[in-house]
Parts: sequence; structure tokens; C-alpha cells
Amino acid sequence: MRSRSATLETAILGLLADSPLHGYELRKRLNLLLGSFRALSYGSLYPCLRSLAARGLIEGQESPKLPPHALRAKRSRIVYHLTADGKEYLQDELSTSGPAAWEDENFDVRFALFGLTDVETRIQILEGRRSRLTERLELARESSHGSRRLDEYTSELQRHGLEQVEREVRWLDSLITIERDRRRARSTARDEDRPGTDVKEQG
Amino acid sequence: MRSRSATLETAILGLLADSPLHGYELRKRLNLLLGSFRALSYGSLYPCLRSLAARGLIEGQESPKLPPHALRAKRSRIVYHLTADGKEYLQDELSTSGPAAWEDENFDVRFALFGLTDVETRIQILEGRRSRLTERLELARESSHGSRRLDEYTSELQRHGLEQVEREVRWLDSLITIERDRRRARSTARDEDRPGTDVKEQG
DNA sequence: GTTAGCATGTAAGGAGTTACATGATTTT
DNA sequence: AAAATCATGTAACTCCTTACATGCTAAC
Repeated sequence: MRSRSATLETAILGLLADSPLHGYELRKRLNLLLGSFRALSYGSLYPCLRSLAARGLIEGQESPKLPPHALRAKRSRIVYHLTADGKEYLQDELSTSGPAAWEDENFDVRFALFGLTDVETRIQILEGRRSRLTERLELARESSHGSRRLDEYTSELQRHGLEQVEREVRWLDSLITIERDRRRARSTARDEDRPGTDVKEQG
Repeated sequence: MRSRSATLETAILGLLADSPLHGYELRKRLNLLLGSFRALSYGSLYPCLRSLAARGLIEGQESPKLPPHALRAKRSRIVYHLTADGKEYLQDELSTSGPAAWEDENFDVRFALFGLTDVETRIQILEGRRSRLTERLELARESSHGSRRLDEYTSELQRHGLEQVEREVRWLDSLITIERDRRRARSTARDEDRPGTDVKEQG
């Protein structure tokens, strides 16, 4: 039991939170959301949907044929929607901000679902991701000038990889700034007379 | 049979082509070569080494204790080196330039081993990778303005992803230029009187 | 009439990981 | 004496893909 990937499950629940969908359509949106260049296979998707349904987080109802005025009848499809339990479960997931949220496997999905996440959690995830990446940069730099020098092509690959990571850090910086502004705007709107006192700067 | 990943196998053979190594040390170099941020597990490495040895591509000999004048005795380790078959196999692999060489899973390893690859193959792989990436960019662009507009965060994620891909294309462009210069230098050195006629420009 | 797209599903397999098991040596 | 690093290995499990199986509808 529990063999389904948390990442995929979260992505599915996140999409279904927006609107009910059937598997085939869900896959297309998932491919956009995940940004993965290879499409998710049905062999992953359908068993995952069944598992979610079995756990009562989503519920599927067959819609055999569209009403006669609709042009395309198609094969009967199973439209899934979130249950109350599913909504609760998703909200719980989206309010957590531990390492699980900012590691490589999950960050993209969590970010794509920022629309359903509160500002505070968004900032925590972005900052967590940022420090994860800078940690990597430091590790890579000390290992590169510490140990023996690499082959020409290997080191070029390394250099390019680090450059991409640096760029991602700058991207995160700009996002963090935006989210902090949003938080400030929110708190200023809440109590207009006092200036924001809990806005901390880092590094 | 044949359950081992071609990517990992190639990486191992490539490193062993440079110098014989034992598993533990091999893993460290593999982590540099693969540039993967999570270290390769022993659970992957050792079975792969056994499989390569069983197929006669590498051969391991136990070096129980270092000679008495060496400081560190350590536990006995198995130092692997390429066999004649292994060298041949690796050369065959490194001279192929099909899609298998430029897809995501393999490109990094193939690039890191460019030092053992001839100029012509290097250029083919770089060009193959480049057209693979531009193909993706076109697909993503047409799908983004064709279908319905996305959530703010999803589209920002998409935008950033495409920017990274664009950057990689420019990186490839500069590498292709360098390799073409090398090829030109080689052919000019071979027959000095004739100017290079087989240097084709693309798009 | 055949290809392409819509729609759902299963079984087998591939490529890795984590957790476990063992043990020597070096550093703190 | 404890902890870190060196060194090799196995079993179970995870998460995904490919290939297969089915069938309907739309377009060429």
C-alpha cells in the first residue's frame, strides 16, 4: 500500500481543486504543470487516481454520454472531483514547508500550486529552496578547487551547471522580494497605522 | 539479464578507461562526472560493477593490503580495470551519435566523456542536442499561446524553464563553434593548400 | 476505410533508492 | 571510547515507463 508518489498525488489534487477533470484531460494539464518534457504515462496516472479514490480523497463519477445538444459524445469517461477529505488533505500538504517542499522532486509542483498556498508558506519554501541551492554551490566550489583538476569537458559541464544554479538563485531572489512585498501589503492593509515590524532581512 | 543502466555503465567504463579504480573511489568520481546532486548509491554501483565483470568488460583484482611502506592498509579492496573487450565496447559506444546520445538521460555523461570522443561525433551530438532543445522550445511556445492561459505561478515557472533551455541552446552554440574550429584546424593541418570545403553552415 | 485522437486500464520491467549487514582504520 | 571515513555488498521497495489490451468517434 501507499506506493503512489506524493509529488504526483499532490499535483493531481491541486488540479482537481481547481475543477473536476477526467484522467485523459488531467494528464494534459499535468504535463503543463509538471513542465516535464516527457509526458506522464497512463500507466502512472490511472493507478494513482484509483489509489486516491480508494482512500476517499477524490471521487469519480462516470459521465457516459454528454446531453444530446453537445456535439461530441465520445467514450464514457470518469470525472473526478475532490472530496471534503481530499480538500483537507491538500490544504494540510500545501501548508507544510519542510525540506520535502523544496527538494528537487517536489519544488516545481509546490511552486505551481502557490496559487493555493498562503504567503507565509510561499516565502518559507522559496527561502528553503534558496538556501538548499547556495549550499550546493558552496559544496561544488570547495570540491572543485580542493581536489585534483578535472578533464576539460567535465569542468566545462560543471561550470555550466553551476551557472544555471546561480541563475536559479537570482530567480528565487526576485520571487522572494515579490512575496515579501505582498506580505507587507497584506499586513499594512490589516493595521494601517503601524509600520511592518516583522519584516526581517537575511544576509 | 541486462538490467543495468546504459548511462551508468558508460560512465563507469569511461572513468576506468582513464585509470583502474575500486568501487568506493569510483563512486566519488562518478558523482563529479554525473554532476548529480544526490550521490549515486552503493546499491546501484556494486551490482553494476559485478554485471560488467560478468560480461567480461571489466576485471577486478583484489588488492588485500598495500605494501608495508604505504601508510594506510585499509580493508581489502577490488580494483577494476578495462579488459580489451571493454575498451572496444566503450569505443563503439562513444562513436555513436544517435538520439540515445543527446537525450536528457545520457547527454551529460556523453559530454563529460568528450575527451575520449572524436571531433566529428562531438559535433553531431552537440547539434543533435541543440535541435532537440529548440524543438522543445517551439512546442512549448505554440502550446502556451494556443491553449488557455495559465495560473500566474505556473506560467512563471514555465517562463523560467524556457529561459534556462534558451540559455542551454546558446551554450551549445558556443561549444559547436569551438568544435568546428577544431575540426577546421585538423583538416587544414592535414592538407594545407586546399581551403575547407565540407564546413556547412546551418540555419 | 484507415488514420488520428479520445478514453481507460493492466502486467511486466527498468533504474534507481533506502535500509540493512559487516568490518577495518583513523580521528577526535 | 566514540565517531567518522573507508570499503563491500544484498534485499526490499519506489516510482516510473513500455507494451499490451480495448473500444469509440472524427476527420481525411
